Amino acid sequence: MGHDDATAVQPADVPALPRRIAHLDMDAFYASVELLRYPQLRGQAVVIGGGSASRPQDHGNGVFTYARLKDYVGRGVVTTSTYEARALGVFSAMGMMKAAKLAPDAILLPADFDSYRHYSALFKNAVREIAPDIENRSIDEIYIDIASMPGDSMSIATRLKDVVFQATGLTCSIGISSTKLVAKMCSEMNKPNGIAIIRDDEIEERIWPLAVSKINGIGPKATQKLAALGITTIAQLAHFDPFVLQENFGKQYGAWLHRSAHGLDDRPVVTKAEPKSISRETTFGRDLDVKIDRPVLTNYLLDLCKSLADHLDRKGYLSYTIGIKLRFADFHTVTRDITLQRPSAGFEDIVSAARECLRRVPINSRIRLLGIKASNLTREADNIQVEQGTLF
DNA sequence: TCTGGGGTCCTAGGACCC
DNA sequence: TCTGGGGTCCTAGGACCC
Repeated sequence: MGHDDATAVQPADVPALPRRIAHLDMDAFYASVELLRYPQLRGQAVVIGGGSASRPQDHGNGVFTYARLKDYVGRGVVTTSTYEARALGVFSAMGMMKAAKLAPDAILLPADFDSYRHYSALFKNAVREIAPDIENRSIDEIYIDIASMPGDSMSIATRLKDVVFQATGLTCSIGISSTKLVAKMCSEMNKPNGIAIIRDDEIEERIWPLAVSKINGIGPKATQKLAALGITTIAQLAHFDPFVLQENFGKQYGAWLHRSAHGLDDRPVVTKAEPKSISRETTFGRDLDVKIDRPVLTNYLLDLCKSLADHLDRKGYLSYTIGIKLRFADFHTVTRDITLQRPSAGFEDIVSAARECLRRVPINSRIRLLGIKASNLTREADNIQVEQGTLF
């Protein structure tokens, strides 16, 4: 934390407010937005994913025919599913072909991100009216600093849920705690449409019995590695020798594991942030061969560069570093990037940087995915100021 | 049943500078 | 000629999240 940080100038004799943080997570967000549009599907197993081929056919008078999961062809994954579909074993990120085996008659709808962004803005603006200190975590999740809000945690959570429902007709789940880490775990506890509040003296009773994978930041790899050490619950992690954790997971991550198990997390709610990178990528319908499919690959690359350039321009960013990503048929993935002398958002600059990068990749097998990324971003306006400044 | 697209953060080695 | 240590930037890869 820098010496010029606002919190550092607070006089020592003024006690800081005790931290109180809410995590708000929309319930099955994309699927729930679709149910607003197709209320007749409520109560059914519905899966969001796939392309526009799965758009319902409109027969007029509110009569639609829907695509079924078993009709899907392609290489997509499930984006979201309703709780009814989850009961059949269909979860986010599952391959659609696998999902179709589990729930062949589930209804399939294409994702409509414009609509989700719209509802995202609606719920965030509604929350902002009563609680302005919001950290945007994703399209359907926010942290809220509620330390200075009046009232007990339960009444705050209820109010938050009410304003979100008033603004959108959608339900959410809320967790409240003194840390982001525990607030996030709380919001999962009584999903959907639930509230959970955990005080610091309840960590052992309510957090320790959970599986380590419930900690945000412990993924499949770490879960497996921990299991090999005989650690499956957060209680076991909390009691484990922190030095042995560091030996196995590295200094930083090992120490973080130990602190997390004890519910320790001093990350602040960050209410404004600039993007670090912007990217575009696409997985082809079939794996492409560099020799045979050269023109097709070139067109894909140009399209990605165009889309990236447009997006940078629209948002007013210039990029110092352009990178490419290739994924081969065996799923092996490589990246290459290059830092430019001057930041740019220009299509031509992006294309030539991508070409430079591409020359450094040995390509011996078919290509499954192509991606392009702009990082090391700077605001266009800031950059103009710098250039004017250098005239003198 | 083979595994999307958009991100963030961390690590680690080498270059380069002091 | 071999010996430093620290700091920062660049690049590549990987874990993780939604």
